[in-house]
Amino acid sequence: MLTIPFIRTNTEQTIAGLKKKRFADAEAIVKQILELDEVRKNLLQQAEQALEKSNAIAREIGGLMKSGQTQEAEAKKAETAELKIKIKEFGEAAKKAEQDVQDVLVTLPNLPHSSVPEGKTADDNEITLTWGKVPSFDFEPLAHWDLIKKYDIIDFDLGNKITGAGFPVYKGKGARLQRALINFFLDEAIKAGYYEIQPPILINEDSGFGTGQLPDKEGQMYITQAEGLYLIPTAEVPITNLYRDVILTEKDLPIKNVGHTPCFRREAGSWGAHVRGLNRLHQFDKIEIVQIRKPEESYQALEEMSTYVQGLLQKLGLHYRVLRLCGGDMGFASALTYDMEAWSGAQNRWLEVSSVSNFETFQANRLKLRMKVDGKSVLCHTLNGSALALPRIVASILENNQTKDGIKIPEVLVPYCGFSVIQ
RNA sequence: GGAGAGAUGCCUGAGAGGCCGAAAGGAACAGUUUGCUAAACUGUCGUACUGGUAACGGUACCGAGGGUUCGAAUCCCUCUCUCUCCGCCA
Repeated sequence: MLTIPFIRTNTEQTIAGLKKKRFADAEAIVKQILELDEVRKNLLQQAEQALEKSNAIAREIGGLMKSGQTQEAEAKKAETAELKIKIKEFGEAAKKAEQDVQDVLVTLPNLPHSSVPEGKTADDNEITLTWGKVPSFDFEPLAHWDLIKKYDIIDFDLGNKITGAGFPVYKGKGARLQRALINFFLDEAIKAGYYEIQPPILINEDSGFGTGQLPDKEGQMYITQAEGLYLIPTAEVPITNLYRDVILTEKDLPIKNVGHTPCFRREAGSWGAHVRGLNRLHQFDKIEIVQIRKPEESYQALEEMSTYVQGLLQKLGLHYRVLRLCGGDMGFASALTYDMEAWSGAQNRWLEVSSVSNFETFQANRLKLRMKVDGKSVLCHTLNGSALALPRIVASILENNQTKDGIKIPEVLVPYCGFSVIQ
């Protein structure tokens, strides 16, 4: 969430940033917020002035009572009647005004970093680098949805029976490959200095707000009926919310956490032919890295995270590319996002397998996550990225590494899998 | 699920209508002293909004939200959470 002081002192920059993010009516909304805030301040001031007077009288009465001047005290009481009405009226109006400001403020996305390219859709994203080669086959390669059937390792029909579409069942070597990837990714992260966290996978409303899923993406999350808890769409939510309402010291930073969780996404209305098989699921596993940084270090941290994620893809031997997302394709809370896409050898297309973002103070402001610098508290910067999301990695491995009679497991995974080929 | 107890600052813990943003101790930080370590002494030691160039003020916050009162950490109501005992249970 943007702060009012920032918007006030950087009004033009705010409007320009919102436009880059393709936010409609930027000028009007910004103007509206600033006006609402003036109203709020004015009402608050009036309420507080009345309160001040009332408190002073109350103190006087206290003094009179103590010295036994009961009659004088009684007389004073009458003076507060009018003030009480004022306090109530202005207080309520100020509260409402604050809510009005807040209601508009939460709808504003984060402003994009200056390096974010202009653009509207995924077509306008900037390809910053491509690694590896497109795999070639001397036979007609099968798409992963055919391979998983051929080798009986992932079963959509079974998942459909016990839950519904988009909830696959991993079986045998399919299940073991999943487990191998999870362990491999976690071990790599720990080697890189990340601290492992196993968070709850249901979260409350405050947590959803803290990282920016609520109220924006209400419809994307599953919610439990009895308790109103949300199933996490990503481990980013619980792991970042660990630091909600926290004031860190400089010594605590940087914080580098990693966690593996299942992720749940309703993906309402986004079903279609291009999302077959593992390309888009309602439940999937992901290893997420989360960092909390001093503001001046966050962009360096973002590059480190990007490099780290690329290292994983290189170790798995996957042909991939890195995109710098354009303003129109970026997420609500992000200031700069790199997407990593792995090549899918049979679908002949790129699959997004990681998204690494710097949120600057956007989440920290919602979370009230601050650090003490020279006695003053300043908002931290938060970052996160997938390292990595499993299903599309599995899809790429299956498709890219297929031979006529089996699938070769990347070497780094063999010790984790306990087998080197799926036949 | 049933019965009881409780929720105060970084921690422990006092406070039981006005003098309480809140005692005291500990931790932490800074300084003094000191062969080193330690100890001792002194000081600092919440957050947010708001007025002001600043100095310095104002307001709110003692789990959350309401209420009573001139005045609430303190009284009343609702909710949440924690602990103890019983029940159930991976």
